[in-house]
Amino acid sequence: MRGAATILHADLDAFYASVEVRDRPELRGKPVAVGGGVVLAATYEARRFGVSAPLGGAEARRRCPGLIVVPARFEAYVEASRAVMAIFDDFTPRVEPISIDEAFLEVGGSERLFGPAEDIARTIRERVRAEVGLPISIGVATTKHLAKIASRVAKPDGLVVVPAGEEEGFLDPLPVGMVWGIGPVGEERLARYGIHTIGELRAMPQSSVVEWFGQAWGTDLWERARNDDPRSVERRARAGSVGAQSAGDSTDPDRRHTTLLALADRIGARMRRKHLAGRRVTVRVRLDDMSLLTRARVLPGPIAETTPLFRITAELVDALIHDRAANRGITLVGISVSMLEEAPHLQLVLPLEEEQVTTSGSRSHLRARELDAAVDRARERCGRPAVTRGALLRNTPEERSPTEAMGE
DNA sequence: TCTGGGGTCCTAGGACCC
DNA sequence: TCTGGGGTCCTAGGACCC
Repeated sequence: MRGAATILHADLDAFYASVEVRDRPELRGKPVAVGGGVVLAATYEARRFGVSAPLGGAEARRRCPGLIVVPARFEAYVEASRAVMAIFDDFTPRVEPISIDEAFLEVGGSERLFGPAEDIARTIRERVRAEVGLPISIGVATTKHLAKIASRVAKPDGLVVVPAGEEEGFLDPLPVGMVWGIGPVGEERLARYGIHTIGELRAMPQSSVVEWFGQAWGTDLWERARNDDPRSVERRARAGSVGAQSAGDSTDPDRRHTTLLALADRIGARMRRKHLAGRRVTVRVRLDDMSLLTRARVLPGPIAETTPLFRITAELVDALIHDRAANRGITLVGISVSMLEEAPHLQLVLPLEEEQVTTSGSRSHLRARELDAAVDRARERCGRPAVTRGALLRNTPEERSPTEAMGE
C-alpha cells in the first residue's frame, strides 16, 4: 500500500497569456495569443477557436478573426515565475521546478504545520491569485505522474485530488495520451492494437508493452499506467546541456556562419555565466522538407569559449551539409553543448595555464578566453546589446565571412 | 496547417578493448 | 588463425515535453 496523497503538481494556466491579461485588464475575456510568427501561448477564449502553441500566426488569425496578438515579454514571465515559486517555498523545502510555469511539491512533512495536502493546495491557489494575480491549477496524488495528470484534468483554474486507493478508478477511463511520454506517435501505435484508454493499457502484459516500445520506455509506460511510479520529488538537477537554435534561411554559407557565430556567442556567454563548460558539441540542421540532421563531436576537454565553439560548429554543419544536404535549402541551424562540467575558474587566466597553452601551441585558445571575458564584463556593465562582435555586424557579401574574420 | 526555442531521454549500430 | 561474450564510448536519429 502506498502512502497518502501528499504530492502536488502545480501548473500555471496559459501562463504567458495570463500574465498579459493580468497586466492589461482590457484583454480580459478576449481571445489573446502571445507571440508573433508563432503562437507561444493562448487564452482559453482563443483556444476555443483552435488557437494554441505552436500554431503559425497567420493560421491562428484565420481560425480566430478577432484574435488579439501581443508580443512576448519574457522578463515579466520570469519575474512572475519567481514570485510563484517563492510562494511554493513557503510551504515545503521539497519543491522541484519542471519549467517556468510548473513544479512538483512534496508536502508530506508540512501537514502538521499547514493542514492536509488538499488544504495546502487550496491555500497556494488563493495566494498565487491574490499576490501574483494568476490562475493556477493543482493536482494532488500519491505519485508525481498521477499528480501531473490530475492537474491537467483540473485545468483551467481548478483543483483535483486523487485520494490513496482511488488511483485506478481515476486513471482507467482517461485516454492513453494523458500518460507522460505518450505523444501522437505512441497514441497512434497503441490505437493499432485497439488500446485507447489507460485502463486498456494497464490490462496488457508488461512483456507486450516492452515489445512495442523497447525496454526502458516500455517499462516506464507500463509502470505509469499501473500508477507504479517510484520517483520522488527532488530539488532540480543541474541542466545536462545548453543549446540555442535559429529558424530561418541558412542556405547561404556566409549568412549561416553569421548565425552560428551568434548562437555560439549566446550559449558561450550562458555557460560562462553559470561557470560551466562542456565536452560534446552537437549541431542540428533542418532542411526545407522539415527533416532534421545532427552531427556531434566529443572533444578532448571541455570548452565554453565563443571562438572555438563557433569554429567547431561551423565545421560540423558545413561537413554535414556537404555530405547529406548539398543543394538543399537549410531552414534552421542549432547547436548545443553537453557533457557539462563545473568550470569555476573559467574567466580567470592563470599563469600556469598560460604557459601550458603557449607550449601546446594553441595561443588562439587563450586569446579567445580573454576576449570572451572582456565581452562578458562589458555586457555586465552596459547591458547585453551594448557589445556586439564585429563579425555579427558585417553581413554584406563582399565582406569577409565570419570564418575568415575569426582568423582561420 | 508547414511549424519557435529550450530541453530530456532512448535506441541502434559501430569502434574498440579485454 | 579463428572465435565468443561483455563492457564502454561515440554518433545519428527519433519521440516527447513545456
